[in-house]
Amino acid sequence: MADRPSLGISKRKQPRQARSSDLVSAILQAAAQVLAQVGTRGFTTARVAERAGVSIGSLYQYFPNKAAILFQLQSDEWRDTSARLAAILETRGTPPGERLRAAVHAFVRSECEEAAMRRALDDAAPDYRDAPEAAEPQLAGSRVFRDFLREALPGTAEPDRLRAGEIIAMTLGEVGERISEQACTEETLQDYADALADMLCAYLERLRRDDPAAAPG
Amino acid sequence: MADRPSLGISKRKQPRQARSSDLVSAILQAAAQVLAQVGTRGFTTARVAERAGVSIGSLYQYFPNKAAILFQLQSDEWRDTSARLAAILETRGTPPGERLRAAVHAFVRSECEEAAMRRALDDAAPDYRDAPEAAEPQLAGSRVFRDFLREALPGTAEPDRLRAGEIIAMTLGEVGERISEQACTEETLQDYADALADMLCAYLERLRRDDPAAAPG
Amino acid sequence: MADRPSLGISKRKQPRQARSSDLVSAILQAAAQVLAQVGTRGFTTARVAERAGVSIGSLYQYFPNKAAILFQLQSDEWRDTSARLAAILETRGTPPGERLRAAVHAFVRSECEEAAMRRALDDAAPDYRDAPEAAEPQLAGSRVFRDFLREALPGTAEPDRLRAGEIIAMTLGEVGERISEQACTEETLQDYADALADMLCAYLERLRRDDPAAAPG
Amino acid sequence: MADRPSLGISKRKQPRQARSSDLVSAILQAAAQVLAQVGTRGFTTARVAERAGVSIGSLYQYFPNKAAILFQLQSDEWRDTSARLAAILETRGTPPGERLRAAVHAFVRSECEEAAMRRALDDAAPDYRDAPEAAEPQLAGSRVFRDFLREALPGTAEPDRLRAGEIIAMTLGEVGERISEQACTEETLQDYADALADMLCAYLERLRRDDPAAAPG
DNA sequence: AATGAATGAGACTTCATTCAT
DNA sequence: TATGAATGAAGTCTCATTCAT
Repeated sequence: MADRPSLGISKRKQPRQARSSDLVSAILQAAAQVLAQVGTRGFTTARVAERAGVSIGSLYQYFPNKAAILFQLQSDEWRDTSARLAAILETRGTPPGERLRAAVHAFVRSECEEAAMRRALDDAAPDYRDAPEAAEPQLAGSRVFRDFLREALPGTAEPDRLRAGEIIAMTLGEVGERISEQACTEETLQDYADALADMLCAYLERLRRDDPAAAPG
Repeated sequence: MADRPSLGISKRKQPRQARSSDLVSAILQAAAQVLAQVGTRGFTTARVAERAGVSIGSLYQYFPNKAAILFQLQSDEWRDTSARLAAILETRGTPPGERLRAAVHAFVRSECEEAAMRRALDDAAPDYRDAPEAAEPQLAGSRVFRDFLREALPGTAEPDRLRAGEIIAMTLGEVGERISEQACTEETLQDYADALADMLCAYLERLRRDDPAAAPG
Repeated sequence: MADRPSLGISKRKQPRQARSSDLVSAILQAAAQVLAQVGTRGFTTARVAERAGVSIGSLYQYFPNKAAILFQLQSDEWRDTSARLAAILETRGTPPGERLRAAVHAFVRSECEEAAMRRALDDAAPDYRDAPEAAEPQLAGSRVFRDFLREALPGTAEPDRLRAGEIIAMTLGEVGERISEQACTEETLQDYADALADMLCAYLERLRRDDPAAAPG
Repeated sequence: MADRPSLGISKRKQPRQARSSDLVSAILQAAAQVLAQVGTRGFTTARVAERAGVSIGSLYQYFPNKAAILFQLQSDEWRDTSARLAAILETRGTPPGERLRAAVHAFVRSECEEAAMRRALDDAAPDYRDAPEAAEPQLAGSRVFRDFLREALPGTAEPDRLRAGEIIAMTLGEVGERISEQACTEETLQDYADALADMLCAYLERLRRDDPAAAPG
């Protein structure tokens, strides 16, 4: 990656056949392992290929450059996380505050899985961040909160609601990540997650208090 | 990510504490400029030395390696930020919520200065993060909030108060930084900073409501 | 540089001698296009195969290696050029000098067609030059001038005549090519071609003056 | 040289000190040897550095890329050749035709020295040709002939004279090179050089015959 | 103390060719 | 016969750090 990944991050070949699809996932799995074990600095295409049991040439047949692998990894994380959060936040019937708290716990917990890999992936952000495709999945994450707030704050002006959604999303993402990196024991993790949830819920409640149409609760 | 750069108000250019020599500060200033102009990727010791008008050999006489330069830069940021926030948060006579809001605005605004350098420094975190000295300055950052909350929440149990302080510090640091990177216009910046302050204040209020000894308001 | 591309008039597109299969000519046409568009550096077997709408495997069924494709391309050029020049130089009834001038113009003009491809082919010479078959077509080119001079200089000793023929062939080939690469406007091209013809004709005249059997004119 | 040398061919560091100047010439000598022995295809920066007894890093301290080495080599050749030809062609007192003949012989002879290297250098032209600096030395070559013709053809119109000079320069360069590559024996070389000189002289004579101000002879 | 030339491991990527299907 | 996935040697270039002067 002598130069910045200009815009060549999109996949080189569509893994249509089962065989090559296996190859792609083998590479991605290997990449996650390498990332977790040696960190961003030691994340080299050669290492990934070797770990995947694949030739370096094959790796480049499916990914145009190193950044593309990192981006794909991150992209998959985003997709998974968004889906999980969406499932929780959409649970009608439960009060919004409870859903938000559940989301915080789910997020923090899921971040703990493969923590090393996630941290390394985060460190590698400069490598894939500037790709134009990087914007999309992140937006998807925002959408989850946007929809959640639309339900929880029906009477709030659109711009305010959008902004609040972004603040919540950012806070959950950034602070949740730091918490799960930091926490050593299961108990600590729970306590911090609860504190974070307290903060987000306090914010939500204040917003609902100011919302003329918000259902009580 | 115990050692992630969390707070970052500074005022470069003004004479940092008198250093062992002008050479050191020349190198640090040059480093800040290089970081701002070419980013983490282009941050090379050769470039810094050249910019500082110093030989590469001399650079290595004052800093054991590249990471040390980055760390020093970050360290200074932390120190400055802590000082500014402390000044604001210690202002007795003003209600805690107001002080917190003022701190958010001050932080976000100061992050906007030299945004490019700060972002690059952040990207370089993996390079200096693991230094043993890295823990200390960050703790200093926490201390500011710890002291603030000790005053605002006198009746809250110590562990809970500490945790709340960390959550607030992390949130201000991480989210504040993202906001100042993202915001394009002055107006947007203000709006987002206010939203962030709303969240932190709502949290503080809830904590105070639960605190038997907290003064009303 | 016995085997440098010396002469190169051609008329691609028109059906070259019926080939073993359409595949071969599809590949050659694709190769010419690739060469013209991306140059020697970008001339890869994969690119050629893709352009030809043929699998890389099939390409290797008809050509043993990349050099063979280039060589075939060049070979065809040589063949075509020789044929054109022969047609002009054999025109009995016209004075030799006029024929020579006509040959120069024809050559230069034809080099201008597909100039990009020709130049790239020339750059690729090191890749195919050493093929053993490369000697033959070039000799064919020489033969044209040998025959021409045999008629124009009937009284000159064979070794001298052969040498003169080679000099003329080389000059026409090399200088003619440079001229057609260089010239920007149609007018410039004409002027340079005429200057080249002047030189060749002056040489021919001198040879004829020294030839006891040469017909006057 | 994955990409074309865009324009970064100029030297990286001026070899001011004797020591580094030695290094530069060691690299250039090694480069010439490598070129002669393994040809353009085997000409790699690693090979050159090894041959020069220098680390690859040092090589890149003085040459920004592979093309720059090739270009420097070619540039030096051009300079030497131009100087030699100029010395011969400027010899007032000798008839122009004789000078031209002497120049041809000198050129052909000098091309024979290090013939393998020159050929390889020629093959590598696509690698350095497009550098903007490449134009200058070539023009210098033209200048020699321009000045020569200005003396030999004082009454000829400037544009015609310039064109004639270019034709002669090109012919000498291209055909002279091919001759020296081709010729096996010393005798053959002489004969071909004489034939080439005959052609150039015949051209010159014709031009002088058409020149109203040319001195007879 | 200062200099800056020298080092060399190691990063990313390309592409001609093969061969199992 | 056709395909195209797989291979992996080899190439260019960077940059943190050292050490002789």
